[in-house]
Amino acid sequence: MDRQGDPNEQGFLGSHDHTHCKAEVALRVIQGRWKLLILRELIQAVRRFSDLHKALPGVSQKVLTAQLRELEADGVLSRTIHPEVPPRVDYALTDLGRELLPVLDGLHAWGERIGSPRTADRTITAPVAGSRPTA
Amino acid sequence: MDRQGDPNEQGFLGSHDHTHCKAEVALRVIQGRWKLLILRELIQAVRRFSDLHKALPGVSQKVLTAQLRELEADGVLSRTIHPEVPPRVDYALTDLGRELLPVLDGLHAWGERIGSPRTADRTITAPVAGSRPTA
DNA sequence: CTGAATCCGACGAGATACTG
DNA sequence: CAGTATCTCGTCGGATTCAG
Repeated sequence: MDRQGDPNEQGFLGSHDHTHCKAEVALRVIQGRWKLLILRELIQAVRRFSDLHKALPGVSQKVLTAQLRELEADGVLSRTIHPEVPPRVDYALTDLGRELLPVLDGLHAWGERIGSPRTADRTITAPVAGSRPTA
Repeated sequence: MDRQGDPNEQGFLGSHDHTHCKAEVALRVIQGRWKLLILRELIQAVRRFSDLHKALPGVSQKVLTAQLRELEADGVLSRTIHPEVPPRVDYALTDLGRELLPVLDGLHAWGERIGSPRTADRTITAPVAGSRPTA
């Protein structure tokens, strides 16, 4: 019974390419100090630049702009410019961005299982080790 | 029927804390030039340091060691030292590390939907914009 | 209001040499 | 074999200033 399709081809596990896999691509997209926070804001509603700036204490305009542009370039969110005299720009999740949410949720769920990193047990599981090949 | 628990508490979407959420914690763990590749190698089998070094062309010992140590500190993998004369160290996924795999798979699946970033359409969806609040 | 431009410090990661 | 120790460089993010 030869299954020439894909026995255990589940994506990440099945990609035995020695180079970068698609998971890295996805990772790069959400990579950034404020990307996750931005996405989380846009889940709730369409936001203006000033809304995001206020909702994300500590971010500078430069970085916020940069990360928004990257997310836009990656198709995660859309940028709508209202050509009014006081400029107004709306940011909203795209369909692709919405498809990312379940993944982020999985990430969040796993993150909860961590709790406090670098404070775990440290069980070395040391074997008896009696072999000494080269004396 | 009042559910005082959590109406739409789904983790990432439900965490409206203005600070960092658990998804960022998870993200930091898998953050690193070779972390994903390392994990992918360890899915298949327990690996020795030299195995990983050979399987990951381009990585230096320093960085490989560093990222392995971080993953170990985060409880994703275990480090087993065989006190033999030619030193031998085995790296293996922990249960926590294995629980991460489905998440990485989701990440990979989403990454496939990207394809070629920065080459998408660029539809600005410009509104008619007739309002001029401050003339 | 939204954003660009510049300067800066911190960190990640590569190259190389050395060690138990 | 499996690291450690330095050095360097590129990138990321923060602060500030200027502009449409």
